[in-house]
Amino acid sequence: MNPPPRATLNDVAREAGVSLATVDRVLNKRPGVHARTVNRVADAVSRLGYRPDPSAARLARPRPHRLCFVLPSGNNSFIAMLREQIAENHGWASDHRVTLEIVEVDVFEPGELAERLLGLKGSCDTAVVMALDHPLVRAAIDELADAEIGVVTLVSDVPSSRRHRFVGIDNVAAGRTAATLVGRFLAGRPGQVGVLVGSLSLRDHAERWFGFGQVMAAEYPGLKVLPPVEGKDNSALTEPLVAELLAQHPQLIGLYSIGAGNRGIAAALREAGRGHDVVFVGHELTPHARRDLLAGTMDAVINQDAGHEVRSALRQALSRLTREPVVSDQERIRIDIYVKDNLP
Amino acid sequence: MNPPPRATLNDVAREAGVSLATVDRVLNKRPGVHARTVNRVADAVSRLGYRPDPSAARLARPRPHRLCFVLPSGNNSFIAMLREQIAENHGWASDHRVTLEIVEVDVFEPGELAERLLGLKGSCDTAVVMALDHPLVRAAIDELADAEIGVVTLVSDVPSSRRHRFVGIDNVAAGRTAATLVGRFLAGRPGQVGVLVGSLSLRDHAERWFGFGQVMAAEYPGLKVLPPVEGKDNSALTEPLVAELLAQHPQLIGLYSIGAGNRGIAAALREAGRGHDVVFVGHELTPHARRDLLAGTMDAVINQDAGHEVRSALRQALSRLTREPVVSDQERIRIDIYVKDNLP
DNA sequence: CTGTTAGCGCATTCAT
DNA sequence: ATGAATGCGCTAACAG
Repeated sequence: MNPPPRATLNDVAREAGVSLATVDRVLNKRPGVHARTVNRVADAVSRLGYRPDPSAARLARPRPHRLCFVLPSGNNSFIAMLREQIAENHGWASDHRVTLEIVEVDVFEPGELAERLLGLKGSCDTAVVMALDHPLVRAAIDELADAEIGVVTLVSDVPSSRRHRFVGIDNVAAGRTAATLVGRFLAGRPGQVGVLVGSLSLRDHAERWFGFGQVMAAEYPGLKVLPPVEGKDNSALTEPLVAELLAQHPQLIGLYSIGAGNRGIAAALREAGRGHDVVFVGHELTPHARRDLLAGTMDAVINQDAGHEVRSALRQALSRLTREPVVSDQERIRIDIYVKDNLP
Repeated sequence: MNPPPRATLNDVAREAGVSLATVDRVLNKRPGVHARTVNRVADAVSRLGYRPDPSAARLARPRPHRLCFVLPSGNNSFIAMLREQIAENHGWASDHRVTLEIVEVDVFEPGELAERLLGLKGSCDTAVVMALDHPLVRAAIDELADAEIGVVTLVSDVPSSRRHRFVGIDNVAAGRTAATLVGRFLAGRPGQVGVLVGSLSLRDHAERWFGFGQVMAAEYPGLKVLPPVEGKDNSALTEPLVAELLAQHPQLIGLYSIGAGNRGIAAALREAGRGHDVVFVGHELTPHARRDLLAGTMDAVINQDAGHEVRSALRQALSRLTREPVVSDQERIRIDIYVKDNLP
């Protein structure tokens, strides 16, 4: 049932007929070992099924691994949740001989983001970046990769880059999920559905929109999706936009909010006296979204768990540095659906 | 940003003016230390903000911690998933100086379960039990607690017992969630809703039924909930029961399956040609449930993540043994909602 | 009651 | 190109 008593580096050394230091050189792919010796050691490793003991490795490591989070500046609720989650993990980091740094940068400035990324070069081992998919940013990520600095993209991916890993959800699927919820909750009532988006130049927003449109077109022909309205992820800007939308489209019976600013949407709906009859689905379970779900103004919230994302980014960033395996199952970020009854 | 360089046991010993061993005695609450000394050490610990280094502690520990899972025998899909997840964690366990054992027992025999639990006494440090809420079982758990053996209940709780922790979902909330999904998907269509249950003497089933009834009664007066039908969590038994239900209640437009056996339900629905018009919500994302969701026979699945539950049980069982803190946020098992679009 | 000591398995000098 | 030796922070056995 339980695996055999674990082999140690010493066992490998003995089995291979070499010293501890040589085994270490081979395992950490350091130069200056004869090819013949490398093979000897590799054989011994596989024969004994050797796996380094992570506790011992951490204990012996003299220098901590340096991780750096690069996040958008600004006071968006979701970003605040991410920041909070990072703060909660300083203890974990310390236990794993890891230091955490956070740098803030204006997301909507690809040039500045790229600059800051490159500035990380001497000072960190891995960067965790909530990025913007832009050629300058892609280039910066690739340059970091060249410098052996790992990059983990968080929430928003840069798929064509050489980032080590992406931690976040499949946004096309998230959009499809939103469509299914809106469509099923409307259950055959014909009418119009409004879409609010932060900016269609944000990759994740564009993907959600795409997924939403796919399912609406294919499965809910009775519902007409209106052209997306851009609200810059800002409640103050969004509120009047929604008010106008409601005024101009009396047939509007559904609303999908792709980005942030849900507080403004809820306010506009209530103001128009339509808080309970328009089906309203949005993203991210912020404290406001929670309240609006309970109040019945929002009907469902699609969420990505910020805590899970931060922990996963940490584990995956570290695993690249230590070669410890990750449980891929544990790293999959779910597309959470919340209604008023399953709130955490 | 990062905490100050970490204090070590030696730092504490120096600060308190005692030896390493004495500090260890105090920290591990071992007897034979003068009260005055205990205070000295406690002061030093809090002054320095000392926290033991878990890696070092693991490395030094000569004897592994022994964890034992007690699971129902039988070939239920969900149990199989749990078993698989346990198997996937042998590596983790080994890295943490933990051994894993699994014992199987007939769940529906409280006496036997209690017996087996008591039999664990000499041979394990913590038991993780998928239990049955019965006086004999409760007594056995308390007896283990007396013997300093921690008990973590998994999936199904024994709330009145002295178990260390429960890992699972709030089943009343899960039932409410199911009701909201059925109710919203039916969106005002009047009719009858059938309920299938494994056995109402299972605590989790009873709780789900209760939560479901609450919301249906309060929020969907147009839907009449039929008395629950017991299917013993068995597809073969369930299928004819559903066929009969459909035959006897032509007004039936919704179905909530509280326990296992969903495969039989789906088969009966399809057989009756009603796979797509009856709204069918059930629990646990098994391979079959996945297929039925995609086929449109099931409309939503409420899930508890077996992998998450197993890992959480491991972490919480271990944390009791090592006094390492847990991130409570990470240990909350979500009530997952899956529709065809957000499948993992 | 309290202190001393020998490892745990590995990373990293410093020798050879 | 390879080996020996040291220490990371802690536990536990052993001495006083």
